[in-house]
Amino acid sequence: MTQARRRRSVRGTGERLREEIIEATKELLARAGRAQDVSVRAVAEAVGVTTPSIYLHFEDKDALMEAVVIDVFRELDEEMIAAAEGVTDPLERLRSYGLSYVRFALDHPEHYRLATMDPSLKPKKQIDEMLREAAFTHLNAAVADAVELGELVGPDTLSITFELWAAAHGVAALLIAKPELPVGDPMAFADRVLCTTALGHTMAPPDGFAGT
Amino acid sequence: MTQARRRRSVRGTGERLREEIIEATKELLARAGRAQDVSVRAVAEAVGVTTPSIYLHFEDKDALMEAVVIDVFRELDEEMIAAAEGVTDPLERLRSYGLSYVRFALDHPEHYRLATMDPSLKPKKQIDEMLREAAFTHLNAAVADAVELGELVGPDTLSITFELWAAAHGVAALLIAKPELPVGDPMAFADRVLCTTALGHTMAPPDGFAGT
DNA sequence: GCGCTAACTTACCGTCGCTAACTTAGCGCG
DNA sequence: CGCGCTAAGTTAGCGACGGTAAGTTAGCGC
Repeated sequence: MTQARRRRSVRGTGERLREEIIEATKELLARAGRAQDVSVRAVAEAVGVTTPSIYLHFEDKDALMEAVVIDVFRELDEEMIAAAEGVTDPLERLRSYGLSYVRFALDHPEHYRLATMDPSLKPKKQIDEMLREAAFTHLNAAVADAVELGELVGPDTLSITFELWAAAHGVAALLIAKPELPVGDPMAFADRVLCTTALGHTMAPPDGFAGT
Repeated sequence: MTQARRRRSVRGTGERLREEIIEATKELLARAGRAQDVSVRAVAEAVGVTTPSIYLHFEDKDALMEAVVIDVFRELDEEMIAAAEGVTDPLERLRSYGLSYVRFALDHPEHYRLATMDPSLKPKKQIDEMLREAAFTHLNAAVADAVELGELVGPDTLSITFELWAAAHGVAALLIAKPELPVGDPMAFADRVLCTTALGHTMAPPDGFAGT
Protein backbone atom coordinates (compact mmCIF):
# COMPACT_ATOMS: atom_id res chain seq x y z
CA MET A 1 0.00 0.00 0.00
CA THR A 2 2.41 2.63 1.20
CA GLN A 3 5.21 1.18 -0.87
CA ALA A 4 8.00 3.58 -1.75
CA ARG A 5 7.86 4.48 -5.42
CA ARG A 6 11.17 6.26 -5.34
CA ARG A 7 14.22 4.83 -7.02
CA ARG A 8 17.24 4.55 -4.86
CA SER A 9 19.65 7.45 -5.34
CA VAL A 10 22.88 6.59 -7.09
CA ARG A 11 25.96 6.32 -5.02
CA GLY A 12 27.13 9.84 -4.23
CA THR A 13 23.80 11.62 -4.42
CA GLY A 14 22.31 11.19 -0.98
CA GLU A 15 22.23 14.97 -0.69
CA ARG A 16 19.56 15.15 -3.34
CA LEU A 17 17.01 13.44 -1.08
CA ARG A 18 17.91 15.79 1.74
CA GLU A 19 16.83 18.80 -0.30
CA GLU A 20 13.65 17.08 -1.40
CA ILE A 21 12.80 16.34 2.23
CA ILE A 22 13.25 19.99 3.18
CA GLU A 23 11.12 21.12 0.28
CA ALA A 24 8.36 18.63 1.09
CA THR A 25 8.43 19.67 4.74
CA LYS A 26 7.99 23.32 3.79
CA GLU A 27 5.06 22.43 1.60
CA LEU A 28 3.37 20.33 4.27
CA LEU A 29 4.07 23.02 6.84
CA ALA A 30 2.40 25.66 4.71
CA ARG A 31 -0.69 23.49 4.61
CA ALA A 32 -0.75 22.19 8.18
CA GLY A 33 0.08 25.49 9.87
CA ARG A 34 2.24 24.20 12.67
CA ALA A 35 5.25 21.98 12.91
CA GLN A 36 3.63 19.54 15.31
CA ASP A 37 1.00 18.77 12.68
CA VAL A 38 3.63 17.82 10.13
CA SER A 39 4.59 14.25 10.91
CA VAL A 40 7.85 12.72 9.84
CA ARG A 41 5.79 9.92 8.34
CA ALA A 42 3.88 12.36 6.14
CA VAL A 43 7.12 13.96 4.97
CA ALA A 44 8.53 10.55 4.14
CA GLU A 45 5.46 9.59 2.17
CA ALA A 46 5.50 12.90 0.31
CA VAL A 47 8.99 12.26 -1.02
CA GLY A 48 8.24 8.58 -1.64
CA VAL A 49 10.41 7.02 1.00
CA THR A 50 9.91 5.16 4.28
CA THR A 51 10.02 6.95 7.60
CA PRO A 52 13.43 5.88 8.90
CA SER A 53 15.09 7.18 5.75
CA ILE A 54 14.43 10.69 7.01
CA TYR A 55 16.66 9.96 9.97
CA LEU A 56 19.57 9.20 7.68
CA HIS A 57 19.62 12.86 6.75
CA PHE A 58 18.39 14.56 9.93
CA GLU A 59 19.13 13.63 13.49
CA ASP A 60 15.54 14.13 14.59
CA LYS A 61 12.44 16.09 13.75
CA ASP A 62 13.79 19.26 15.35
CA ALA A 63 16.90 19.05 13.19
CA LEU A 64 14.69 18.75 10.14
CA MET A 65 12.76 21.84 11.18
CA GLU A 66 15.99 23.68 11.81
CA ALA A 67 17.08 22.90 8.27
CA VAL A 68 13.77 24.28 7.06
CA VAL A 69 14.35 27.45 9.08
CA ILE A 70 17.76 27.97 7.51
CA ASP A 71 16.21 27.55 4.09
CA VAL A 72 13.48 30.02 4.94
CA PHE A 73 16.01 32.64 6.06
CA ARG A 74 17.95 32.14 2.85
CA GLU A 75 14.76 32.71 0.88
CA LEU A 76 13.87 35.79 2.93
CA ASP A 77 17.30 37.27 2.35
CA GLU A 78 17.01 36.73 -1.38
CA GLU A 79 13.71 38.54 -1.52
CA MET A 80 14.96 41.45 0.58
CA ILE A 81 17.97 41.88 -1.67
CA ALA A 82 15.79 41.73 -4.75
CA ALA A 83 13.39 44.32 -3.30
CA ALA A 84 16.14 46.82 -2.55
CA GLU A 85 17.91 46.35 -5.85
CA GLY A 86 18.50 49.66 -7.55
CA VAL A 87 17.32 51.69 -4.58
CA THR A 88 20.20 53.94 -3.58
CA ASP A 89 18.83 56.32 -0.95
CA PRO A 90 19.52 54.71 2.43
CA LEU A 91 16.13 55.57 3.91
CA GLU A 92 14.36 54.21 0.86
CA ARG A 93 16.49 51.09 1.02
CA LEU A 94 15.43 50.60 4.60
CA ARG A 95 11.84 51.03 3.57
CA SER A 96 12.23 48.45 0.81
CA TYR A 97 13.89 46.03 3.18
CA GLY A 98 11.21 46.47 5.80
CA LEU A 99 8.31 46.16 3.42
CA SER A 100 9.69 43.08 1.69
CA TYR A 101 10.39 41.58 5.11
CA VAL A 102 6.79 42.02 6.16
CA ARG A 103 5.51 40.89 2.78
CA PHE A 104 7.53 37.70 3.03
CA ALA A 105 6.09 37.03 6.46
CA LEU A 106 2.54 37.54 5.19
CA ASP A 107 3.16 35.44 2.09
CA HIS A 108 4.60 32.54 4.08
CA PRO A 109 3.15 32.92 7.56
CA GLU A 110 3.82 29.33 8.66
CA HIS A 111 7.42 29.51 7.50
CA TYR A 112 7.97 32.88 9.10
CA ARG A 113 6.40 31.74 12.32
CA LEU A 114 8.54 28.64 12.49
CA ALA A 115 11.67 30.64 11.71
CA THR A 116 11.17 33.47 14.18
CA MET A 117 8.71 32.35 16.82
CA ASP A 118 9.07 28.62 17.35
CA PRO A 119 10.70 27.73 20.63
CA SER A 120 12.09 24.48 19.21
CA LEU A 121 15.13 26.34 18.02
CA LYS A 122 16.67 27.64 21.16
CA PRO A 123 20.33 26.84 21.36
CA LYS A 124 20.90 26.59 17.63
CA LYS A 125 23.81 28.76 16.68
CA GLN A 126 23.65 28.07 12.98
CA ILE A 127 20.50 30.08 12.73
CA ASP A 128 21.87 33.13 14.42
CA GLU A 129 24.95 33.03 12.27
CA MET A 130 22.71 32.75 9.25
CA LEU A 131 20.77 35.79 10.35
CA ARG A 132 23.84 37.79 11.14
CA GLU A 133 25.43 37.07 7.81
CA ALA A 134 22.42 37.77 5.65
CA ALA A 135 19.30 39.84 6.03
CA PHE A 136 20.36 41.45 9.28
CA THR A 137 23.73 42.49 7.93
CA HIS A 138 22.10 44.17 4.95
CA LEU A 139 19.65 45.97 7.18
CA ASN A 140 22.41 47.14 9.49
CA ALA A 141 24.48 48.36 6.56
CA ALA A 142 21.59 50.45 5.28
CA VAL A 143 21.12 51.95 8.73
CA ALA A 144 24.83 52.76 8.93
CA ASP A 145 24.62 54.51 5.56
CA ALA A 146 21.63 56.54 6.72
CA VAL A 147 23.40 57.51 9.93
CA GLU A 148 26.49 58.55 8.03
CA LEU A 149 24.42 60.75 5.75
CA GLY A 150 22.73 62.28 8.78
CA GLU A 151 19.34 60.95 7.74
CA LEU A 152 19.05 59.02 10.98
CA VAL A 153 20.33 59.86 14.43
CA GLY A 154 20.59 57.65 17.45
CA PRO A 155 22.84 56.37 20.22
CA ASP A 156 24.51 53.90 17.90
CA THR A 157 23.87 52.16 14.61
CA LEU A 158 23.15 48.75 16.06
CA SER A 159 20.47 50.09 18.38
CA ILE A 160 18.60 51.70 15.51
CA THR A 161 18.80 48.48 13.52
CA PHE A 162 17.40 46.45 16.38
CA GLU A 163 14.59 48.93 16.84
CA LEU A 164 13.66 48.85 13.17
CA TRP A 165 13.83 45.08 13.21
CA ALA A 166 11.57 44.98 16.25
CA ALA A 167 9.09 47.22 14.48
CA ALA A 168 9.05 45.09 11.34
CA HIS A 169 8.80 41.89 13.35
CA GLY A 170 6.04 43.36 15.46
CA VAL A 171 3.94 44.17 12.43
CA ALA A 172 4.61 40.80 10.83
CA ALA A 173 3.92 38.82 13.96
CA LEU A 174 0.80 40.79 14.83
CA LEU A 175 -0.69 40.47 11.36
CA ILE A 176 0.05 36.76 11.27
CA ALA A 177 -1.40 36.13 14.70
CA LYS A 178 -4.47 38.31 14.12
CA PRO A 179 -5.14 38.52 10.40
CA GLU A 180 -8.69 39.67 11.00
CA LEU A 181 -7.51 42.83 12.75
CA PRO A 182 -9.10 45.91 11.09
CA VAL A 183 -5.85 47.64 10.18
CA GLY A 184 -6.94 48.31 6.61
CA ASP A 185 -4.41 47.32 3.98
CA PRO A 186 -1.75 45.29 5.81
CA MET A 187 1.14 46.59 3.77
CA ALA A 188 0.03 50.18 4.25
CA PHE A 189 -0.11 49.49 7.97
CA ALA A 190 3.39 48.07 7.80
CA ASP A 191 4.59 51.12 5.92
CA ARG A 192 3.13 53.43 8.53
CA VAL A 193 4.76 51.60 11.41
CA LEU A 194 8.13 51.40 9.68
CA CYS A 195 8.04 55.04 8.66
CA THR A 196 6.91 56.12 12.10
CA THR A 197 9.82 54.26 13.64
CA ALA A 198 12.25 55.74 11.14
CA LEU A 199 10.69 59.17 11.61
CA GLY A 200 11.28 58.87 15.34
CA HIS A 201 14.96 58.49 14.51
CA THR A 202 15.29 61.44 12.15
CA MET A 203 15.64 63.78 15.10
CA ALA A 204 16.98 63.66 18.63
CA PRO A 205 14.25 62.98 21.19
CA PRO A 206 13.24 65.91 23.37
CA ASP A 207 14.72 65.86 26.85
CA GLY A 208 12.97 63.57 29.28
CA PHE A 209 11.00 61.80 26.57
CA ALA A 210 12.74 58.51 26.01
CA GLY A 211 13.90 56.50 29.00
CA THR A 212 17.49 57.15 29.88
CA MET B 1 2.48 3.25 41.10
CA THR B 2 0.86 6.21 39.45
CA GLN B 3 -2.21 5.94 41.62
CA ALA B 4 -4.26 9.08 41.96
CA ARG B 5 -3.83 10.51 45.43
CA ARG B 6 -6.59 13.02 44.92
CA ARG B 7 -9.89 12.77 46.73
CA ARG B 8 -12.92 12.92 44.56
CA SER B 9 -14.46 16.39 44.49
CA VAL B 10 -17.75 16.77 46.26
CA ARG B 11 -20.83 16.99 44.18
CA GLY B 12 -21.00 20.52 42.84
CA THR B 13 -17.31 21.31 42.80
CA GLY B 14 -16.08 19.92 39.51
CA GLU B 15 -14.99 23.45 38.63
CA ARG B 16 -12.29 23.29 41.26
CA LEU B 17 -10.37 20.62 39.36
CA ARG B 18 -10.68 22.63 36.17
CA GLU B 19 -8.79 25.54 37.69
CA GLU B 20 -6.15 23.23 39.12
CA ILE B 21 -5.63 21.70 35.70
CA ILE B 22 -5.10 25.12 34.12
CA GLU B 23 -2.68 26.12 36.85
CA ALA B 24 -0.71 22.89 36.52
CA THR B 25 -0.59 23.28 32.76
CA LYS B 26 0.83 26.79 33.09
CA GLU B 27 3.47 25.54 35.46
CA LEU B 28 4.48 22.64 33.23
CA LEU B 29 4.46 24.94 30.22
CA ALA B 30 6.82 27.36 31.91
CA ARG B 31 9.22 24.50 32.45
CA ALA B 32 8.85 22.67 29.14
CA GLY B 33 8.89 25.73 26.91
CA ARG B 34 6.41 24.58 24.32
CA ALA B 35 2.91 23.23 24.39
CA GLN B 36 3.75 20.08 22.49
CA ASP B 37 6.15 19.10 25.26
CA VAL B 38 3.43 19.34 27.87
CA SER B 39 1.52 16.08 27.69
CA VAL B 40 -1.99 15.67 28.93
CA ARG B 41 -0.72 12.70 30.91
CA ALA B 42 1.81 14.90 32.70
CA VAL B 43 -0.85 17.47 33.52
CA ALA B 44 -3.10 14.75 34.88
CA GLU B 45 -0.34 13.36 37.06
CA ALA B 46 0.53 16.84 38.32
CA VAL B 47 -2.96 17.37 39.66
CA GLY B 48 -3.21 13.79 40.92
CA VAL B 49 -5.78 12.43 38.55
CA THR B 50 -5.87 10.00 35.64
CA THR B 51 -5.57 11.18 32.06
CA PRO B 52 -9.17 10.81 30.87
CA SER B 53 -10.36 13.02 33.71
CA ILE B 54 -8.82 15.96 31.91
CA TYR B 55 -11.25 15.38 29.07
CA LEU B 56 -14.18 15.79 31.40
CA HIS B 57 -13.24 19.44 31.68
CA PHE B 58 -11.67 20.20 28.29
CA GLU B 59 -12.73 18.92 24.90
CA ASP B 60 -9.17 18.27 23.81
CA LYS B 61 -5.63 19.44 24.40
CA ASP B 62 -6.11 22.54 22.25
CA ALA B 63 -9.11 23.53 24.32
CA LEU B 64 -6.99 23.17 27.45
CA MET B 65 -4.34 25.41 25.94
CA GLU B 66 -6.99 27.90 24.95
CA ALA B 67 -8.16 28.04 28.53
CA VAL B 68 -4.57 28.68 29.57
CA VAL B 69 -4.35 31.51 27.03
CA ILE B 70 -7.46 33.15 28.40
CA ASP B 71 -6.01 32.92 31.89
CA VAL B 72 -2.73 34.41 30.69
CA PHE B 73 -4.52 37.36 29.11
CA ARG B 74 -6.44 37.94 32.31
CA GLU B 75 -3.17 37.99 34.24
CA LEU B 76 -1.55 40.33 31.71
CA ASP B 77 -4.46 42.72 31.95
CA GLU B 78 -4.24 42.75 35.73
CA GLU B 79 -0.58 43.65 35.64
CA MET B 80 -1.07 46.38 33.06
CA ILE B 81 -3.83 47.96 35.11
CA ALA B 82 -1.69 47.77 38.23
CA ALA B 83 1.25 49.34 36.42
CA ALA B 84 -0.75 52.33 35.22
CA GLU B 85 -2.49 52.89 38.51
CA GLY B 86 -2.17 56.50 39.61
CA VAL B 87 -0.58 57.61 36.35
CA THR B 88 -2.78 60.34 34.96
CA ASP B 89 -0.91 61.79 31.99
CA PRO B 90 -2.08 59.85 28.90
CA LEU B 91 1.40 59.55 27.38
CA GLU B 92 2.81 58.31 30.66
CA ARG B 93 -0.07 55.88 30.96
CA LEU B 94 0.77 54.53 27.54
CA ARG B 95 4.36 54.17 28.57
CA SER B 96 3.37 52.29 31.71
CA TYR B 97 1.08 50.02 29.75
CA GLY B 98 3.71 49.30 27.16
CA LEU B 99 6.50 48.64 29.61
CA SER B 100 4.40 46.38 31.80
CA TYR B 101 3.26 44.55 28.67
CA VAL B 102 6.83 43.85 27.65
CA ARG B 103 7.84 43.01 31.19
CA PHE B 104 5.05 40.46 31.45
CA ALA B 105 6.20 38.87 28.20
CA LEU B 106 9.77 38.65 29.44
CA ASP B 107 8.71 37.35 32.84
CA HIS B 108 6.51 34.62 31.34
CA PRO B 109 7.93 34.01 27.88
CA GLU B 110 6.32 30.60 27.36
CA HIS B 111 2.91 31.90 28.41
CA TYR B 112 3.23 35.00 26.26
CA ARG B 113 4.37 32.96 23.29
CA LEU B 114 1.49 30.55 23.61
CA ALA B 115 -0.98 33.38 23.98
CA THR B 116 0.19 35.53 21.08
CA MET B 117 2.21 33.38 18.72
CA ASP B 118 0.85 29.87 18.81
CA PRO B 119 -1.06 28.90 15.69
CA SER B 120 -3.20 26.41 17.59
CA LEU B 121 -5.62 29.16 18.40
CA LYS B 122 -6.86 30.29 15.06
CA PRO B 123 -10.61 30.37 14.92
CA LYS B 124 -11.13 30.92 18.61
CA LYS B 125 -13.32 33.93 19.10
CA GLN B 126 -13.27 33.89 22.86
CA ILE B 127 -9.69 34.99 22.84
CA ASP B 128 -10.23 37.99 20.62
CA GLU B 129 -13.18 39.03 22.68
CA MET B 130 -11.02 38.68 25.77
CA LEU B 131 -8.38 40.88 24.24
CA ARG B 132 -10.84 43.45 23.07
CA GLU B 133 -12.49 43.69 26.43
CA ALA B 134 -9.37 43.97 28.51
CA ALA B 135 -5.82 45.06 27.84
CA PHE B 136 -6.51 46.32 24.36
CA THR B 137 -9.44 48.42 25.44
CA HIS B 138 -7.39 50.09 28.13
CA LEU B 139 -4.59 50.79 25.69
CA ASN B 140 -7.00 52.22 23.16
CA ALA B 141 -8.62 54.41 25.80
CA ALA B 142 -5.27 55.87 26.77
CA VAL B 143 -4.49 56.61 23.13
CA ALA B 144 -7.86 58.29 22.72
CA ASP B 145 -7.12 60.47 25.75
CA ALA B 146 -3.75 61.44 24.34
CA VAL B 147 -5.28 62.29 20.96
CA GLU B 148 -7.95 64.39 22.61
CA LEU B 149 -5.33 66.33 24.52
CA GLY B 150 -3.37 66.84 21.33
CA GLU B 151 -0.40 64.87 22.63
CA LEU B 152 -0.68 62.41 19.77
CA VAL B 153 -1.78 62.96 16.20
CA GLY B 154 -2.70 60.39 13.59
CA PRO B 155 -5.24 59.31 11.01
CA ASP B 156 -7.45 57.79 13.69
CA THR B 157 -7.21 56.53 17.24
CA LEU B 158 -7.45 52.85 16.38
CA SER B 159 -4.54 53.04 13.95
CA ILE B 160 -2.27 54.56 16.55
CA THR B 161 -3.27 51.91 19.05
CA PHE B 162 -2.51 49.13 16.59
CA GLU B 163 0.85 50.67 15.78
CA LEU B 164 1.81 50.96 19.43
CA TRP B 165 0.65 47.42 20.01
CA ALA B 166 2.74 46.22 17.09
CA ALA B 167 5.77 48.01 18.53
CA ALA B 168 5.31 46.49 21.97
CA HIS B 169 4.66 43.06 20.54
CA GLY B 170 7.68 43.38 18.27
CA VAL B 171 9.97 44.11 21.17
CA ALA B 172 8.51 41.35 23.29
CA ALA B 173 8.58 38.75 20.55
CA LEU B 174 12.08 39.66 19.44
CA LEU B 175 13.51 39.56 22.94
CA ILE B 176 11.84 36.24 23.63
CA ALA B 177 12.99 34.68 20.39
CA LYS B 178 16.53 36.03 20.67
CA PRO B 179 17.31 36.69 24.32
CA GLU B 180 21.02 36.76 23.60
CA LEU B 181 20.67 39.78 21.34
CA PRO B 182 23.04 42.56 22.49
CA VAL B 183 20.38 45.22 23.02
CA GLY B 184 21.68 46.17 26.45
CA ASP B 185 19.06 46.33 29.15
CA PRO B 186 15.91 44.80 27.64
CA MET B 187 13.51 47.14 29.37
CA ALA B 188 15.52 50.18 28.30
CA PHE B 189 15.39 48.87 24.77
CA ALA B 190 11.64 48.45 25.09
CA ASP B 191 11.32 51.97 26.42
CA ARG B 192 13.28 53.36 23.47
CA VAL B 193 11.15 51.56 20.90
CA LEU B 194 7.89 52.52 22.57
CA CYS B 195 8.95 56.16 22.98
CA THR B 196 10.22 56.30 19.43
CA THR B 197 6.91 55.03 18.16
CA ALA B 198 5.00 57.48 20.32
CA LEU B 199 7.39 60.27 19.32
CA GLY B 200 6.67 59.49 15.69
CA HIS B 201 3.04 60.26 16.47
CA THR B 202 3.55 63.51 18.32
CA MET B 203 3.73 65.36 15.02
CA ALA B 204 2.32 65.04 11.53
CA PRO B 205 4.72 63.24 9.17
CA PRO B 206 6.43 65.40 6.54
CA ASP B 207 4.88 65.16 3.10
CA GLY B 208 5.91 62.08 1.15
CA PHE B 209 7.42 60.39 4.16
CA ALA B 210 4.92 57.81 5.27
CA GLY B 211 3.12 55.69 2.70
CA THR B 212 -0.22 57.14 1.73
C1' DG C 1 32.95 -11.25 -10.02
C1' DC C 2 33.21 -10.12 -5.52
C1' DG C 3 33.50 -7.53 -1.25
C1' DC C 4 32.20 -3.10 0.87
C1' DT C 5 29.32 0.25 2.05
C1' DA C 6 25.77 3.95 0.84
C1' DA C 7 21.10 4.00 0.71
C1' DC C 8 17.61 2.28 1.89
C1' DT C 9 13.67 -1.22 4.17
C1' DT C 10 11.07 -4.11 7.71
C1' DA C 11 9.81 -4.60 12.20
C1' DC C 12 9.24 -2.77 16.41
C1' DC C 13 9.40 0.15 20.98
C1' DG C 14 7.49 3.50 24.17
C1' DT C 15 4.59 7.57 24.34
C1' DC C 16 1.14 10.38 22.77
C1' DG C 17 -3.94 12.22 22.22
C1' DC C 18 -8.15 10.45 22.87
C1' DT C 19 -12.36 7.23 23.67
C1' DA C 20 -15.48 3.51 25.25
C1' DA C 21 -17.11 1.35 28.93
C1' DC C 22 -17.14 0.46 33.63
C1' DT C 23 -17.15 2.01 38.80
C1' DT C 24 -18.06 4.69 42.82
C1' DA C 25 -19.42 8.37 45.83
C1' DG C 26 -22.94 11.28 47.54
C1' DC C 27 -27.34 14.08 47.06
C1' DG C 28 -32.57 13.99 46.39
C1' DC C 29 -36.50 11.82 47.64
C1' DG C 30 -40.09 8.13 49.03
C1' DC D 1 -33.42 4.71 56.26
C1' DG D 2 -32.40 3.12 51.75
C1' DC D 3 -32.42 3.41 47.04
C1' DG D 4 -31.88 5.25 42.47
C1' DC D 5 -29.54 8.75 39.65
C1' DT D 6 -25.86 11.05 38.06
C1' DA D 7 -21.41 13.69 38.77
C1' DA D 8 -16.85 12.46 38.96
C1' DG D 9 -14.07 9.75 38.35
C1' DT D 10 -11.54 4.96 36.82
C1' DT D 11 -9.40 0.91 33.77
C1' DA D 12 -8.31 -0.67 29.34
C1' DG D 13 -7.11 0.07 24.88
C1' DC D 14 -6.92 2.16 19.92
C1' DG D 15 -4.35 4.31 16.25
C1' DA D 16 -0.68 7.57 15.19
C1' DC D 17 3.43 9.49 16.53
C1' DG D 18 8.90 10.07 17.07
C1' DG D 19 12.57 7.25 16.92
C1' DT D 20 15.76 2.83 16.65
C1' DA D 21 17.83 -1.77 15.68
C1' DA D 22 18.76 -4.84 12.46
C1' DG D 23 18.33 -6.56 8.03
C1' DT D 24 18.52 -5.90 2.68
C1' DT D 25 20.00 -4.31 -1.81
C1' DA D 26 22.26 -1.84 -5.33
C1' DG D 27 26.36 -0.26 -7.45
C1' DC D 28 31.36 1.28 -7.35
C1' DG D 29 36.36 -0.22 -6.65
C1' DC D 30 39.54 -3.56 -7.41
